[in-house]
Amino acid sequence: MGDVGDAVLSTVSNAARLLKEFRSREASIGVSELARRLGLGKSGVHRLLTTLVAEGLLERDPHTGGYRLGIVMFELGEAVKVHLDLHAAAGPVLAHLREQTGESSQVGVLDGVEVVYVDRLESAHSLRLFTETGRRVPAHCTSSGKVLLAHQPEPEREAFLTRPLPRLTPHTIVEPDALRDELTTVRARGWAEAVDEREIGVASLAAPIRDVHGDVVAAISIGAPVARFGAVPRRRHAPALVEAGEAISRRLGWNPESGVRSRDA
Amino acid sequence: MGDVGDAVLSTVSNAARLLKEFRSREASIGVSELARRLGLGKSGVHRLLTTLVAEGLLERDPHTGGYRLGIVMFELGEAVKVHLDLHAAAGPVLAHLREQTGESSQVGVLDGVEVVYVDRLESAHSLRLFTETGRRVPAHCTSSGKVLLAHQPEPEREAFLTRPLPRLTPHTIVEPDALRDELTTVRARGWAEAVDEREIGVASLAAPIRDVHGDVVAAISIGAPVARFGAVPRRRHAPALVEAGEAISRRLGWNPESGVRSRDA
DNA sequence: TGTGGTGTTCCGCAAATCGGAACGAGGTGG
DNA sequence: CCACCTCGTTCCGATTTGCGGAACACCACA
Repeated sequence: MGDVGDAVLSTVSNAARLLKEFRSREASIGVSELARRLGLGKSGVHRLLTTLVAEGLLERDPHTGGYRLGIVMFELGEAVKVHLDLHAAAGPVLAHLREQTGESSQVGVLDGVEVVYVDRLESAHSLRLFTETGRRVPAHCTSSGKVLLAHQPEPEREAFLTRPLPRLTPHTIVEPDALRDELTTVRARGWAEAVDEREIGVASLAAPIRDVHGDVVAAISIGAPVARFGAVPRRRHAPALVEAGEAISRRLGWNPESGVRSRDA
Repeated sequence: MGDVGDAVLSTVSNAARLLKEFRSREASIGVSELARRLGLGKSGVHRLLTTLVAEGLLERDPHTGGYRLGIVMFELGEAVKVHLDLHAAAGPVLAHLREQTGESSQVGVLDGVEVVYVDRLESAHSLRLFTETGRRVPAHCTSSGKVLLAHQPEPEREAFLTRPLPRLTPHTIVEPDALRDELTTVRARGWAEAVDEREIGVASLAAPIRDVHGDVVAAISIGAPVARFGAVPRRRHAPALVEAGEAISRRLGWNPESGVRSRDA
């Protein structure tokens, strides 16, 4: 069928796409609905579903008759957590940072062109700013995203810059050259900020987290409404944030002295 | 190959089995190792892996070259959480219960013959008793498991009793008849206990959690070393535990009055 | 340099999957 | 009360798809 490089199992690929439909967090989804969304035949989708149910990745909602994610899926999600080590390493530091700054803090990693928040601590102020853990946001308009992009290997970073950068607010950086400069600044300065770029009224600050090899694998960030987070009070938090990032990095086994930052530009 | 009822996609089934290997929480696994564990050819496993990586369910460890779970997996795990609603409903109640009893408390659901803990709050006493969330234990020798089994539909419960019940300690109940009696008691009394049955020196108490339909979908339990959790002080906690279970049930939309417990024996 | 371990690629045969169509069951509205 | 629509499920034959063995390149260790 394909011209070149079909080293991919189409059935498995379909199964994966099907699973990913459940990120929508709907209570349950039916056969026909899934077939429509995936562009596949009902019979094939039905076969996929029965196999995935048999394996425990999906289960049936006994009352609606629809399908939803199974418990095995939850287990696997938990396994990802510990494999990242981030949770163990970040927890206490997040708590300390919130205490210091009084604002919500979270840890995010890069997946493609988006940031996924894998850990989070709410602010004492109850104003909810971001989504829960597990949700994703575009990388180019968040402080975490800028940190992660800034420390990616050069080829990936340039590849990212060739893609269109969606404009979410009037302040979103959409020019590749402008973003490239911004990332250079971030790299030199050691932290990033984003104000009104993803959503009007929201400001955030982020710093890198390195693994044992010195690679930047995550970012720690704090966010707050611009109302109580103007330029001056915001930047006053930068040193604490950088220190928090380094604290987590040390817990991940990074040694600032011996650590040759293997992939930084 | 099979005699009857192969309504299952073998490739997808293999992919699922492969994914489940990663519950072992190893940092990363290689192609040959996976092929060995699954009893499949290296080439096939390699194809599976590249497909799953392409879909984001797996990713490569850039330093070992091995494979590990990807971020999409984490997202899906998070989606399971909210879909169960349990987390939102159980959180505050767990905290209250720990405050009341001073012991670790957790929420578990049934999957096959095992209990999976989906939420957990550590005791103030730092003695770690159970595994983290996401881990599974046999159902027949834990208080949570007994509660969940006791309220299962009769056919499933009987099917469970026909299977061999592994003996984990000298106190594990392995006789089907004895366990059946125990489950009847649990159902009548409204709570379950397990002492030295899964592991010597560990005692626990559990009560049911019902969803909006009145079905028992989870159990809440507390556990402690038998040293500070003898029969008398332990049972004194039973009413608080049952109350906690009902509190969560109400938060899930269960109404004790109108609630016809649809599937209870 | 040889040996045993990786991960990856190639290829042909045969088994496995696809997709359309048909069926039974529910539910809604005329 | 029947006609209609949508749902989930099953069946079937054609052919696409994946399987398995073997060969390859690479690395580490001896």
